[in-house]
Amino acid sequence: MNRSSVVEAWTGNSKCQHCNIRKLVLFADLNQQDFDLIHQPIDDLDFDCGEKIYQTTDSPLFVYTIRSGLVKLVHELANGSYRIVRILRQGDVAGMEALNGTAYLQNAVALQPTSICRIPVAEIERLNRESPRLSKQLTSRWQKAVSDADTWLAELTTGVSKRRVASLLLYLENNKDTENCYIPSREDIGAVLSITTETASRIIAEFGRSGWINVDGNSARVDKAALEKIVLSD
Amino acid sequence: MNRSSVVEAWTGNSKCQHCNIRKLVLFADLNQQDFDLIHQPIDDLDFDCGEKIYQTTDSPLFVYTIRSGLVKLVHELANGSYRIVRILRQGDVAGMEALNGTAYLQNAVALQPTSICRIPVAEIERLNRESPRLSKQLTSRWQKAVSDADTWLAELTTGVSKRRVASLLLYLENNKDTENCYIPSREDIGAVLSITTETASRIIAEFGRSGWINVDGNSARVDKAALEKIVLSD
DNA sequence: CCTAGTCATTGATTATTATCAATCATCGGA
DNA sequence: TCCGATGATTGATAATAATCAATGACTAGG
Repeated sequence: MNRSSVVEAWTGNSKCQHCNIRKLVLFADLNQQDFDLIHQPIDDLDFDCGEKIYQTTDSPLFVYTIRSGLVKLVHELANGSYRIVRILRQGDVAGMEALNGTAYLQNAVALQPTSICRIPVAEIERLNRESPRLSKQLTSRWQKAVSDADTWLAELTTGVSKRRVASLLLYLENNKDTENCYIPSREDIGAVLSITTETASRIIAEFGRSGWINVDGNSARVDKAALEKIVLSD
Repeated sequence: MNRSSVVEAWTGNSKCQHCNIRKLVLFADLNQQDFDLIHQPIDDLDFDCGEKIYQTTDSPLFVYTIRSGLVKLVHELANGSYRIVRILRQGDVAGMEALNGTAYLQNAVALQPTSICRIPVAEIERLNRESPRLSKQLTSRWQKAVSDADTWLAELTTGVSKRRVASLLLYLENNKDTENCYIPSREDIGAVLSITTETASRIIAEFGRSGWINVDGNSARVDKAALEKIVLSD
């Protein structure tokens, strides 16, 4: 198991209220009384690059909130290949399908050192039953998941591959929480856009030569205007 | 406006409980008391082929349940092109983003003569507040929307176009509610799979010549085994 | 410091798909 | 009935991306 250390295990009435990103996450609207309803521990976990946060074979007992870092949702196909259906960041919720009692639909894998909160489904159900303040955030998270999925489908799988790569880079640029923009491995770019590793590499290299991006390891500075022109024209 | 006739306008405590597909829809778990909470009319509307059920510029005041027929969700892109992000059928819910107070993300267009229930968001919010029995169905509908979106992304945009067309046909075959399988126009197939109308046409014609499908107008009989072989092998 | 392993890049060739263009089939209305 | 419009099909060619193969860059571990 790749599960990293539990940084802090606690039971709601202590640390959640002082969480420095609480306004961004599922518990944004909760008050003291609501936190007092929480019985099971909500664990704060750290993952390194490449570690699995959950996989499709896990019992769907938890929902995960990303505190920092980046996470890819990897959907495995019957023929053995795989696709990345989304990249999640700070404030995003993963594994919401557990709320419906169904198995996780994808594997969730950290792309960077990532910190997450692991919330038991039972606690969410209790809160949702006994307090009205969670349901608005739940609706909003569901909606974000659907909307992100639809946008990925519509934007990232349309047009020639140069346009698609530009579109993905803009997505990453607009959703970064650090100074530089994270650039996935060429294989992962391929798995997002349904192109081969080689094609992804050629296009990233060409963008670099054109000065539209400035790659350094797995991050880059990005010329948004130039990429936007490609996305619109092509 | 293309809005068709209101077949029946009613206020919850009359017809919904006797709806012959109620077990399939959002109100599956509601009881008499719950229906008594409904104040605004829930309209039963009919649409012909090509008619718009809602569009992105409409005020997001309603959620729609499909009673029969087929509906495409059409996502318009900045460069003027469009993509079909999903095809919905009996029991599916469209426009759930209205529950979050955000604009509709796509246009919804009938592909066949289609019958839908138009439910005011205010009524869903009231029920969700005053009765616990709706929330399970809502969670389940949200989850289906996300899961469908992810599956479309992963399955229908992977591999060569022959594989993608086969995959779409299998999806339509497995989700049909009539004897024959609905075959979209070649342009719509293209908008689902991100291929050109011509490529879609060539592949459908070839499948027909190979005897894997038997097209008659906009429906077909489908050789599932043959198409599954293509999806897996290619 | 050297080396094996991993990932990125690039080249050459083939396969796939888009584009442009023409023809065919069908259907509703003059 | 004939006509014009629309959608489906097919062909020829160009553009794009996949495949197969080799090389380069970097890193962790002996």
